[in-house]
Amino acid sequence: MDLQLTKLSKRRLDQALERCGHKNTRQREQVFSVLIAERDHPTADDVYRRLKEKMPVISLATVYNCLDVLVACGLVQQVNIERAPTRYCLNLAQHAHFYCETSKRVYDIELPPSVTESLKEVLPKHFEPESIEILFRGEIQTSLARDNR
Amino acid sequence: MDLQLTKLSKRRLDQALERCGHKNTRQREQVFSVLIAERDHPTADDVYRRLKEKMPVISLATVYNCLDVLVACGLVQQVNIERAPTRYCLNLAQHAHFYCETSKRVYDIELPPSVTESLKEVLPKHFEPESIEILFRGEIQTSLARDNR
DNA sequence: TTGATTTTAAGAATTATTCTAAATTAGATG
DNA sequence: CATCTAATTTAGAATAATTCTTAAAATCAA
Repeated sequence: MDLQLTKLSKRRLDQALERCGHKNTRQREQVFSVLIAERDHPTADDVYRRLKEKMPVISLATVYNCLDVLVACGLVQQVNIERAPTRYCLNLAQHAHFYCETSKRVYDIELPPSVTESLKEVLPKHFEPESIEILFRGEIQTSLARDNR
Repeated sequence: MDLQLTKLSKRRLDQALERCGHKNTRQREQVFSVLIAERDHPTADDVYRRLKEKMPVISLATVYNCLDVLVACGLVQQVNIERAPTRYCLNLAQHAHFYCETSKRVYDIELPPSVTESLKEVLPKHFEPESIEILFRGEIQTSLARDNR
């Protein structure tokens, strides 16, 4: 059985798709649902495998497709870790990522606007950033790190 | 004819390799030379093609190999742009990158230590970063951007 | 010089992602 | 409702980046 979006999520999806001239489809809704269900920065392939269970007839290309559309509509962010498959993140607030080399997990790190601002001020004139990606890479000390993947 | 490293660069290379338990070789020296000769954030394949001219018998795998060793020794940094081949950068000072969506070029952006510091302060306890990658993505307004790729 | 170890070359293999072509679906229009 | 058009999906082929494998070559130490 398909995953169900809340009314609110569904409206957000519909509106965002509409705004970018895309239609809503069962596949897009399901991909979005998977991202909402578990916010652990899954790869396209993770999403595909999770979906397969609910929706045996879906192709990996469609998952890539849907993810690209969701990204284009500003509903989802891509996180790219060096030489590793791209991961997808629902958190659209300005934030950084922390990649734990040990657990291979990605954590969201909140970023105060003041920090983002001071970063932008570092750019020379004429450089007009549309986005900033910040990736910390390292380890988490205790075994009891907050599970805010 | 092989590219020539300055005495200084050669010593830096030898020492760094030594420190990590690697030997110096003609191939490693040549890969390093290519990075020094043109600091434009080349991809592994760029390096390979540039080298081929000087050194017809070298394989792409070796270039990857050498680059990985140089990265491991801390002589070179990797820059990864979403869904694009990894680029290599000689600038080891703490700095950010600006990727121009139009020209597809990567520019180094100096980062005052104060900015880096305030970034690190944003991490929860127990998160121990070993490195920070900052990538701006956007456009450069005038056609006369400083050529500091 | 010999032996052990590291490195390289070449091509095969793998992995992530995109492309292609045909089939399906959704919406709009008569 | 039937039909047309455009968008989307599927499945598998294709591509591109990177890694692996194996044998040969180079290096170093004894």
